[in-house]
Amino acid sequence: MGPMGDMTEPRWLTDEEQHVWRAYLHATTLLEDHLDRQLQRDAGMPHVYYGLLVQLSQAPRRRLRMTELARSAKITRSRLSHAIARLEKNGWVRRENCPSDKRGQFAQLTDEGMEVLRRNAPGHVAAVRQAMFDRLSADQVEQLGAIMRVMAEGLEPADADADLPWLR
Amino acid sequence: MGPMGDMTEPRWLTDEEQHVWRAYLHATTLLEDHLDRQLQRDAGMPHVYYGLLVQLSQAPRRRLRMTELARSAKITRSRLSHAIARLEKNGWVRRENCPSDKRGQFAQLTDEGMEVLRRNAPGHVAAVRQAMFDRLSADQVEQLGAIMRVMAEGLEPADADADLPWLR
DNA sequence: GACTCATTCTTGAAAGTTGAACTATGTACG
DNA sequence: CGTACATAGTTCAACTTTCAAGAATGAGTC
Repeated sequence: MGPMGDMTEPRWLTDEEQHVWRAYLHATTLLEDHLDRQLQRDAGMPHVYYGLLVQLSQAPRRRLRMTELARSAKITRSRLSHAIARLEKNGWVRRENCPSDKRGQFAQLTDEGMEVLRRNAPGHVAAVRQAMFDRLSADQVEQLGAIMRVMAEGLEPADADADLPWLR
Repeated sequence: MGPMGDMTEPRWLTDEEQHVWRAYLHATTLLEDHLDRQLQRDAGMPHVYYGLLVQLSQAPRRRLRMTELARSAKITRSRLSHAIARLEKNGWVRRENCPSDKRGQFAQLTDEGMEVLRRNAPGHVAAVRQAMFDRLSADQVEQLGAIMRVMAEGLEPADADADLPWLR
C-alpha cells in the first residue's frame, strides 16, 4: 500500500469544492474543444499540433530536439513522434539529424510551417482572447496565473532528484 | 468576411497574458493526464468515462437519456455512443429503450458500475485534492470557481435562441 | 574493448475521438 | 393523411493517443 492506500475515510469534497471542480472541468473541456475545432477548421490541425509549431517558431533556429519539445509541450515522446510525422507529411516540419548525438533528432519548422502559423495566429489569439482574456478582469487574470502556476508545480513530472520526497 | 475576418492588426497577447496562457495550458494538460493515468491504472477507464459513471450515479434511477448525458458531460453524442458501448461491454452500464420515445435510449448505471465507482471514488478524490484543493488557499478556490464559471459561460454552445446576438 | 545500463527516438497495435452519413422516429403544417 | 423537416442515436472511416516493445547510440566501469 502506497501513501494513498490507507483506508481511512477519505476527505470528500465540500459542496463548494465540488462546484468549483465541476466548473473547472466544464470550462477546460469546452475551451479545449473550442480551440481544437477552430484550429482544425482554419489550420487543419488540432490545438496540440499547433502548439508544437508555436514552440518551434520560438526556438533558436526554429528547431528543437524531440525530447526537449516533448518536455516543453508536456506530451510523451511517442506522441510527439507520431505528431511530427504527421506535420512532416504536411511539409510544416522537417527532421534533422543531430550531429553531436547520433540518436538525436531535431524537429525544425519549415518556411511553409512558419507561414501556416502566420496565417492562423490572429484567429487563434482572437479565440483565446474571446474565451479568456476578454471576459476576465485584470485581477482575475492575475489570480488565474497564480493558481495555474501552483497547480502545475504540483503536477510537474518529478525529476529523479525531486522524486518521492516523502520517502527519503 | 465574418465578424472575425477583418484584417486589422490583431490584439496580440501581452507578456503577462502569454505567461498566464502558458501556465493555464501546462496546468490543465498535466492535470488531465494525471487523472487519466490514475483512473486508467486503478479503474481501467479514462477520466471522461469515469465522469459519465459519476453523472449517471447522481441521476434519478441512475439513468439518463443519451443526449442529456452527452450535454451535461460536454461531449458529442457520437463520442458518447462509443463510450457507452465500451462501458456496457464492461458491464458497468446498460442501455434501455425509452418507452415514450422510440428513438430514445437510457444509459443506466449497473450495480457493478456503482461498485466500481465506490471502489475508486476515494482514490480519485484524493488525486483531485492533491492536485488542486490541497494546494490552493480558500480565496484561490473561490477565485478559481468564479473564473471558470465566467469562461464556461462564454463557451456554452449557444442555444437556438441565444445564437449570434450580434446579428439580430 | 566488453559489459551493463541509460537515453533517444520510433514503431505497431489497441483504444479513443471526430465529423459526416445514415436510420428511425417524432413534429408541424398543409 | 402526407410531406417536410427536426431530433435521437448509431456507425463508418480517418485520425489521434496510449502503452509496450524495440533499435540504436551514449556513458560508466572493469
